[in-house]
Parts: sequence; structure tokens; C-alpha cells
Amino acid sequence: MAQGTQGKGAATPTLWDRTRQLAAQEILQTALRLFTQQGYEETTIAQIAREAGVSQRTLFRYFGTKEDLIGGSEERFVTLLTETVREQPVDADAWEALRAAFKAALSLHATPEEALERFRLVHHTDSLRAAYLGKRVRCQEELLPLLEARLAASGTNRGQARAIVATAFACFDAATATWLDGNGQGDILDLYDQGLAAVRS
Amino acid sequence: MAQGTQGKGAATPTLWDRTRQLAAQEILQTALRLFTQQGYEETTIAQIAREAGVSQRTLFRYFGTKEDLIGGSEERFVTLLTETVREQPVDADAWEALRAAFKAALSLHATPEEALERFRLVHHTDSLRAAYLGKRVRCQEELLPLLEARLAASGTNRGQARAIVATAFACFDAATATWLDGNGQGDILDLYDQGLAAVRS
DNA sequence: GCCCGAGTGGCAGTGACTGCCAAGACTCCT
DNA sequence: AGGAGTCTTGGCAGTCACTGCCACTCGGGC
Repeated sequence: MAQGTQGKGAATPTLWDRTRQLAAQEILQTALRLFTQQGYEETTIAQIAREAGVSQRTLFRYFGTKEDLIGGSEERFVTLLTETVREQPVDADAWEALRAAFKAALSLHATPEEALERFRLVHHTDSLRAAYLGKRVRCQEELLPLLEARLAASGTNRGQARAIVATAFACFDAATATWLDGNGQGDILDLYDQGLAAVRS
Repeated sequence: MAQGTQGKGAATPTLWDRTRQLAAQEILQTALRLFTQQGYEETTIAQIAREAGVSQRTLFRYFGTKEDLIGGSEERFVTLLTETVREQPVDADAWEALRAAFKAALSLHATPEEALERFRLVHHTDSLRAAYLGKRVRCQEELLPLLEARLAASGTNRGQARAIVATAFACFDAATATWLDGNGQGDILDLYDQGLAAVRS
């Protein structure tokens, strides 16, 4: 499905898929525009489809749910985090690895302004926030086995590893919330460090 | 709406409201039974209403959403947590206050078996888990101002307070997940303590 | 020219949820 | 007791996200 016809490799962007890419882009932009203009709940799939020039049916083939129109497919997010963690040097502990992963995740956003707008939208829409949190815990579960390896040495058990991962994500969310409170002032990663410092006495 | 006609006080359970109570109870039990029997997604509102002997419309008047049929209204939960935090002695720090609140929350479940079943259901159903997480962050936001008072003394700023609250809840969730992994072995609060200990070095 | 496979659109259907209106149940007042 | 006013309930129709099905179209290989 994600692959081209033969999946020959990297050498076949197929000229077909390029059109698909473009259509997806168009839908995404239209959706984001309408969401920020009139709010998430107030925007219907029908409207997005109409303004993007595709049928509802096609829109749902590109993006499985309305929530997927914000923040993109979670796959990309998850793989970025797991890859980053995997790439960390072996002598880096779990906390450092997680921090690096968050840093990488933040770099996904084109500009701070765009990130601010998107975060605000997610944060202020109950259903979107719930969906985001769901993705987040799925992320945590993916990351857990990777980090357990780094923690096993120091006699940390599975439950404790889970608590550590959960805490890192919680502090990241807290940092994001605080950053939103201040209308994008300062650096999220700094806020994360401050929060974690307070937690760890 | 929640109050009787005149709201005369505690002496008027109105005999009317008692019927309401009973109906709500009936619906709740029916829903929980069907959910555990055939799964959450596979159970329709129509079926619950039919088997509970009320109309769909009435069911939605008692419980605003399908998710509310599990874990009850978040109000009760939130007030229990906030009340407990407020009741903590002034010399208790934020961590102790939060721990006490979690302990109180756990005591809401009739039996560990019932809690296990319910947790499993929520944990294994994406939409339910998302809804739970949404309620959870709303809880955190309610608790934040209460705990800020206890933290202000030690030079903790707002962002850090948020991180601390978020961490406590994250560790509580992690403890619950671990408890579920072990099919209800051990005590959730113990697991919470262990997780938090690992986090705080 | 013909077929083939993939992408698309339309249509009907499901399920959660809401607004509206009429009928019944209970309370209060006279 | 009788009637007015209020609260609760049920049914109905409608909205919206989402899915399955089928027919159409488009580009490429024979």
C-alpha cells in the first residue's frame, strides 16, 4: 500500500506516487487552514474534501481518521523516536537517550510559530488531545524495551523502567504546556530540563 | 438538575431521585456486563439501552457519552482527588499529598478483582484509554493550583510544579500498567513507590 | 485496440450523539 | 379532588465520522 507497484527500491518515485504525495499535501494544508480558521469541531470532513477537491471517500483512504489530519501519521513520529534512541551511544543512560529523542521530535516542526499554532490546536481540543495522548502512550510502549536494556545494568526492573519512560514523557508534556502558557517564549527543551530537575530533587 | 425540586437539604433524597439512582445503577451494570462479555467496540448503545430497559435518549441523558459508562463521571473522581489533597496536613509536601490522593482514588473500587477487570478493559480499548487520559490531564490541571501552594516555599516555579504533578500521575499509570501485566499481583501503591524511587534516583 | 491493476467517486449503511416535540409522572396550590 | 406547572421520558429525524461495495477511469504492457 505504501510501496509503489513493484517496490523496486528507492529509484522508483513512480511519478504516480508523486501525484499522490501532492494530493495528500493539499488535503493536509486545507485541513490545517480550516481547523485554525474555524476550529476543529466546527470543520467537517465534507468541507475539507470539498475545498481540497477530492471526495470524502478518497480523503479517508489517505487519512484513516479526522485526527490524523493533525500531527500526521504516528508512524513517522514513532520511528523517529525509536531510531534516535537506538542511535544513542551505549554509554548514554536512559534519561539522555530520551532527551535526545525529544530533541529530534521537536525538530520535525518547520518553525516555532507553526509548532505553537499546532500545539495550541491540539491542546485546546478535547478529542485531539485525547488522540494525541493515546499515540503518546503507544510511543512509550514501543520505547520501553529499547530503554530497558540501558537500565538493566543498574538493577532497574520492568515496572521502574516504565515509570522512567512515563515520567520523561510527562515532563515533556508539562514543558509543552508551560511553553504554550507563555505563548512560545523560551525553549521547550530548557523547560523540560527544569521540570525534570525539580522532579529529581 | 442534579438537585431535587427545592434542594431542601440532606433530608430529602426525594424518593424520586432514588429511582433515578437505581436506573443509573442498572444501566451501569448492564453496560459493564456487556462490555466485558463482548468487548467495548462490539457493544452498541442500542443494545445496552434495550437490555437495561430504557430508551437510547434517556441513556444519553444519564451518561453523556459511551465512555462515561466506564469509570463513571469524572466529577466524582476529580472532587475526591482535590478533597484529599486539600485535607493533607500543611507540612506534607506535594509528593505525599499526591500519594494520599492516589490511595484514596484506589479505594473507590469495591474489590481488586473488579478493579482489575475495569483497568484491563480501559487499557485494552484504544478509545477508552484515550478518554481516560483526557480525564487524567484535566485532573492534573485541577490539582496544579492546589499543589503550587505547597511547592512555592521551595522556590519551585509553575512549570516545575506542572512537571511534578504530571510525573506523579505518570508513575501512577505506569504502576497500574505493571500491575495489569502481573494480573493483579502485588499492590499498586507499592509499585508506584518503586517507580517513583527509580525516577528520583 | 485490449486488458490489467490501481485510484477514485458515489452511494448506502452503521453507530454515536443532539434537538425537538409530545406524552406521562410527580408536586404544589387552591 | 382538580388543575397548573414542572420534570422526566420516549420517539423521531437529523448530523457527522467512518466503512463496504461497486462501477468508472486512467496509465501502461501486450
